[in-house]
Amino acid sequence: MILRVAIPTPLHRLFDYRPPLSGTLKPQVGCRVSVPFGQRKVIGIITALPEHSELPLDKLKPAHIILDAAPVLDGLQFYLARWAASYYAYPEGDALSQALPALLRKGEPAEFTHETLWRATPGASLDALSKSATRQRELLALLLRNPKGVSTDLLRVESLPVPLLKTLKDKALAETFIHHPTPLHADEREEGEILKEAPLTLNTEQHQALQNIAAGSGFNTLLLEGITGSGKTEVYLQAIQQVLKEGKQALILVPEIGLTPQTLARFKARFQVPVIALHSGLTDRQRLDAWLMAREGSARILIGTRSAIFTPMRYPGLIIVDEEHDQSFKQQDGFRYSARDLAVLRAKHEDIALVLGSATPSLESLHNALSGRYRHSLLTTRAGKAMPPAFELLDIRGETLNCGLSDSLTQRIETHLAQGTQILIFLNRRGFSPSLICHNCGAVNECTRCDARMTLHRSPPHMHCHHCDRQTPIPMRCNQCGSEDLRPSGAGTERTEDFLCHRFPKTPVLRIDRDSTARKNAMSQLMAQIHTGKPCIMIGTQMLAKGHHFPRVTLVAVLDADSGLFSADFRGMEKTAQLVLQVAGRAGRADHPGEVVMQTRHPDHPMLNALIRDGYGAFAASELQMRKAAGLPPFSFHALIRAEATRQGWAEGFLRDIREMMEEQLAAPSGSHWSGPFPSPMEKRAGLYRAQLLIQSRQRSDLHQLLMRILTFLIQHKARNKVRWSIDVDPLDSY
DNA sequence: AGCACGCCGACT
DNA sequence: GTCGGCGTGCTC
Repeated sequence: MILRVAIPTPLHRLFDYRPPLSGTLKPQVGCRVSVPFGQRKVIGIITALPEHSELPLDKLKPAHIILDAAPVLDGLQFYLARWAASYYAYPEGDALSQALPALLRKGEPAEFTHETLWRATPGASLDALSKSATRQRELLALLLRNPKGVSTDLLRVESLPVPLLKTLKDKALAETFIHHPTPLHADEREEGEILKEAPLTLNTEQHQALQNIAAGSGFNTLLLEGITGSGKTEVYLQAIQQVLKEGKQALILVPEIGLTPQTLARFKARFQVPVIALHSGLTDRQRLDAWLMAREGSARILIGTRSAIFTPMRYPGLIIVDEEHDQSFKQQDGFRYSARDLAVLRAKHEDIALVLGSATPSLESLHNALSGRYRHSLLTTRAGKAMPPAFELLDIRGETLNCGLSDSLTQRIETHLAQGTQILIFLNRRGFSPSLICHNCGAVNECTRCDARMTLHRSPPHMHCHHCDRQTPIPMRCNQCGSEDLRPSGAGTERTEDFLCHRFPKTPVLRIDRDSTARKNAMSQLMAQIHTGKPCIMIGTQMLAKGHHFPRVTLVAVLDADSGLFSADFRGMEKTAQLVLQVAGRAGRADHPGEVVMQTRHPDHPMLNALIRDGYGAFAASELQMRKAAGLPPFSFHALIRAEATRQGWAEGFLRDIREMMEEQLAAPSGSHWSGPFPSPMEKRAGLYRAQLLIQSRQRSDLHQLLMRILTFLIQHKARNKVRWSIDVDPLDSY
């Protein structure tokens, strides 16, 4: 028997080993195994147990030891991770290891936290010790005071010597026991009541949507398209309730910034079952415990970001992807998988229902819904008496902006403040000013490592490149001509904040961006201030656009609605539309009607007008038509070969070679073609010169076949040490 | 990616 | 005379 092992390495192949010479565990597919690899010892996953290897037996090393009695990756997990590795053309060993919690990667046993604690033996008493043994008496007293157990850490805190425990043990006064801090009872699922609070009454549309999810009757996908405030979450909750009733588990994927304490609180308030959040703040240990609870079935509701798609479930019942259009579901480096797309595959193979929810669905999902591949439910009415916000395009042609604001917008802010309400201003640009320009020679302060301007920041004062994180002091004179006349040009959130503070000195101005919320608790403090309901002006980046509800906001202003309209990215419009509606959705809940004002130099732009006049559905339909006419996704499939190198031209030359090899050796299937290589939109970034080659196919399978062939060229190419390359299947940006 | 092997510059 | 620079090549 041979062990075919996936090793965590960027190599696109598997490695064969002979079975271990010692150890009692039997090798099984999906188990971890420790193996010698070159000069090191690594942990791999057994992917197959073939009879024979392509290599002669004496070339194979024996494995060190099998680490698991049962597979750590069950059939479905294993299939999902391997499928993803193949689909995204990513090395299988790396992919499988990324599907595991970090501690399992490192070889820790797949077991719950346990720690060895000390306690006094039953019947132990201080009388058993002589009066003169003061330290021993102190220690025993400590043990007697803490019948639930004492850790050696506590001993150090109390400055008692740890070896003294052994002395007491020898006198049969102290003993050790294993403590499991995590509740781990699979039979908890037998408990009676699931609900903690009563569900809300659904309106007709919500009821229809719930019917469409049909949780419990096998695989189907529902695109739940519901405007902000239309009660998508209530539909989720009631669908979850159904699967819980059947004793099953629900997995909810949320965008990276969507996993707020409020979101979690909503699930915990409704259900009386163990709810587990898989967020970035967890320690490796907590993550493993959560993973184990999901696997054994005791965790009933799992809420997590992208990587949670790889969490095992013993009793799978339902998967929900909330804000399915959000880009954070696609990993942007390394293993570039889409958790949303993997969710479809997973639900299909687990034969369970999947819900993709969004107010502004991705055109991919919308296309699938419109073509009948997914079911489609619309929620068009806001709960309660809430009115939809009124949209307005504010023509700023010919106007001089004051730190990003036109005079008419400033007046509008004044009017709303007079009513004692709150105002939200959206500007997707942090810092004080996006460029520092020399008024003598016109030179702009640029990053030395990127083809980009340095952003001027005021608090604290420095220049900052948002692409490579390089930071420098603010220059006193122009590095081109030496002039001291350097002036900021354009406005970021800091500058607009400044202006608003001076213009409205009596109103608190709250800036909400990555810089102002970096400090721990800063975000929750800002949110607390906003939720007092007192008048204020919020100025923020897209951090403001997601997850938070501001019922007292009556005016939402988008300072720059134009930035996405003419970008090279064919998804620019889609992203702009989603962002605008996302921001607009923050306003006008409850009894306050909301107003959304967008500053634009293109008040007649058809897309903006379609969006505000007819809504997202109409916009999306016309955008889909354009994509169809142009043969762009979702009507074709893309893969991008990215390359980067330290010298200009190397990456592009490398890709040109690859393209030539392709043309010599493979005929593109009809309906497939390649374009490029071209320098990437920002050619130099973080000191590397980048280029890309686009491959496009009408059929997913053709694209995949082409990619597999190209992969062999990439691996064999001898410049591979000088040029770093990666493959991005279904890329979302940087065309 | 690691890690070793291998052949040329400034140091105890 | 050696420590160490990173180019090249391999990992069952």
